[in-house]
Amino acid sequence: MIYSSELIKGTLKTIILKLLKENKRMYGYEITQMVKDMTKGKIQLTEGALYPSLHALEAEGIIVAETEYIGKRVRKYYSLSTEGKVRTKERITELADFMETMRFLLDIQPAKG
Amino acid sequence: MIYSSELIKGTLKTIILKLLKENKRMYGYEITQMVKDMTKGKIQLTEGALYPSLHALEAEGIIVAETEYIGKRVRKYYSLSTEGKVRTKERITELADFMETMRFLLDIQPAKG
DNA sequence: CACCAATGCATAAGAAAACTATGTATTATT
DNA sequence: AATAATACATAGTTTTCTTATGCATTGGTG
Repeated sequence: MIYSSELIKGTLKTIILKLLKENKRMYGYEITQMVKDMTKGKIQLTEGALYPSLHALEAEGIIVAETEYIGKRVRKYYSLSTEGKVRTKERITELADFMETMRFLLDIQPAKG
Repeated sequence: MIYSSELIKGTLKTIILKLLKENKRMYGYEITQMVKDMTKGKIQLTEGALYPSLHALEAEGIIVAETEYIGKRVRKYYSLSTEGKVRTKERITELADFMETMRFLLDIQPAKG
């Protein structure tokens, strides 16, 4: 099953930020692959969704980019800014809270720890 | 805290369907109030978001409407169609699965049941 | 009685966000 | 040699929500 894109919309940026928080430094393609791996293919980020989001986060000052060359191929590594670290915590907290609310609304039993 | 609207986007229709499943028959305004009550005000559906969604679900044949008059005031009651009941189950299952995946991705501990 | 808040529907215009499609280029595999 | 994978980017379209507005009824309060 691949999740309908509607579901991912609201959580995409938070996913990106969480991965950057854990891995310190990642490039776009790497993010798509890691999300795919971690979700067993259930979430497949398209480049048309990912790159604009990365650019938006960069414009907001939440992440910073460094360009590197691997041979002749360019890579843009992203990492959290100081402010980004704060914002990331806030976002994750909000999302966790939201999921708890949804769980109650939808009457879904939590999985065991 | 009121959740950022991004979060609600992907789940709005599923919330509507779940409430109709549990309550058999509801009208728009009633849905906004019930969501507000059940979430302690954390999710506030605006009419501009709700009514277009209801119309879309009706156009898809997932819900059906009946108009009633309470005095001179009109009310449109919605309920799940036969197909809507099937779709509702699917959607809830998908959302539950998605939330489980997000929980794993974001490394969030489940609340105790 | 006058006024305002709440109830109840609806839609138009605009904005936000992702999707599709496309483009460019390098590197690895077959 | 051809194809798949890696790696970036963006233009145009669509979807969806938000904001704003409109209309109308009903209930409560000063």
